Amino acid sequence: VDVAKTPTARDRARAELTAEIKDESRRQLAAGGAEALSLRAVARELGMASSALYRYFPSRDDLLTALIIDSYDALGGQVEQSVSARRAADHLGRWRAACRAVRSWALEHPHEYALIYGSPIPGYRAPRDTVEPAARIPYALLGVVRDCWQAGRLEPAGTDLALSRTMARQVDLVAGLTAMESVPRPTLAGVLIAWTHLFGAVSFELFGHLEGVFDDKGAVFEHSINQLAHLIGLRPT
Amino acid sequence: VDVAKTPTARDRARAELTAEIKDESRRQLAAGGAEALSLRAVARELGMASSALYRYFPSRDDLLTALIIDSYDALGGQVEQSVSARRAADHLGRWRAACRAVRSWALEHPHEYALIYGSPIPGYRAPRDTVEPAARIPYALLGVVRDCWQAGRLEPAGTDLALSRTMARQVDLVAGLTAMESVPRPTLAGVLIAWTHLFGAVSFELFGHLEGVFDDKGAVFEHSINQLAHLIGLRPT
DNA sequence: TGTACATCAGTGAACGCGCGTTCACTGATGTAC
DNA sequence: TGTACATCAGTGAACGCGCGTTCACTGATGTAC
Repeated sequence: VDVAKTPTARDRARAELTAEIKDESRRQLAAGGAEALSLRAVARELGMASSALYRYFPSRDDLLTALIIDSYDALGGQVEQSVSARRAADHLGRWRAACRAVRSWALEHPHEYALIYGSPIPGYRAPRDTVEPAARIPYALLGVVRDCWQAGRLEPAGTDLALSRTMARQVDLVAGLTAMESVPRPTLAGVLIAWTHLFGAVSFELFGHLEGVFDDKGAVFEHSINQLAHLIGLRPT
Repeated sequence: VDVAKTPTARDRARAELTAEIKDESRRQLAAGGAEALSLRAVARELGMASSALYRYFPSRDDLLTALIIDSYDALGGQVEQSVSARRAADHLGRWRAACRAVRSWALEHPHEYALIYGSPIPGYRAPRDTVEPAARIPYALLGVVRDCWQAGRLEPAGTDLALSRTMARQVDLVAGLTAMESVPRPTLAGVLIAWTHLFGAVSFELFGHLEGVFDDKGAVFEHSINQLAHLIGLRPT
């Protein structure tokens, strides 16, 4: 039985130090990636014994999990905020804002991005708790498109291809999982493609695969998200 | 002055051991990822002193570079072979084959895939030599589309959106770099999107972002590549 | 309000481990005359 | 074809380093009476 009480001084100190540990960890992440994150180094930087960290995180993996969840939440929050900063009727604007939020957050936090969308960390198994925060991003994209559909302003351009039976089943699955049953299936399939593409584009840019190919990566990104918005059926107002 | 001669016994032994070192390294890569690759462990497995490896690779980074180049070449080769295994006139078939080759190679060699398309290894700087083998994959995709265009059978569906001025400049750049000047710019832009999407889709699947969302990931993949082929203008024969 | 006890935070030493790289060396293979 | 010398492959010890985690402990904070 857990009754919420006024937090004691100890509680506050604990929350503060937990935050400081994560902050310092993020700093190390930014410096050398996930593999370079070391409990001993974090403790050193914070001026405490390395064994003290075990009062806050039972193991290095648990610290990583906390950072992963924080990253998903930070990105998800940024996306949601960018969306709602635009008028609800400007569906294309909201779409673009969501996509741009992903890219700019990634460029600002490359190692946190790599932590969640890069290669899985060997030996690390993501626990269930990461699923929900991770879902915020695709859910935000889906929301924009659903709103547009419900407003009767969706004019799909790329839905002339019928979904195969197997694909239709997969889309039905997602529709159920995300409570998007009202949206036409080919549109959902289009959002799926756009979602995949969005992270493909950001990863390519961030991981250096566009280096020496394009000099204006922003322009390429803009083109992609517009093209995919068009395919799905989002039109300028 | 380097004159090609009959390889001596020493030369052959050297080539063989170099290959064995890389093979064992790949095995370790498959077991624990790039960070787990250790010169000492490789030497141990090969029954030799760890210092002996320095006769073959001047440092761990150089070994990694060799593995990266090998991986690009293996994937590139697989893609090229899959393409040319189909009749030249079956452009859509060739396109699909290329995309499927990427996915199946990735599923068979997940850690090698992560090595080249996952998060960059912290502290490792890819040398110029990796650029050319890396280019084989996009080049193969471009080749299929160029052939289709030159055969007069390209029927683009997604080129009703004009390219922005900045985007047009980026595409011109690529056209020059890849000797694809003959192909219409919007088509090139479409291939770029498809290329980005292809690796986005494979990475999502491989890195676990579709887990719990789809159960038939093959079906989703098939849908994506068909949809993008359609957008570009590849039609069934 | 004051005291006794339980809980928690943080310490410092230790365990056991593996790593990349260097260096002086031995012995085998290749080359030039 | 045979010998002298140079080149190269591989050894084993050593350097210097950092890591995650455990454990018995001290001292401060919180709680129940």
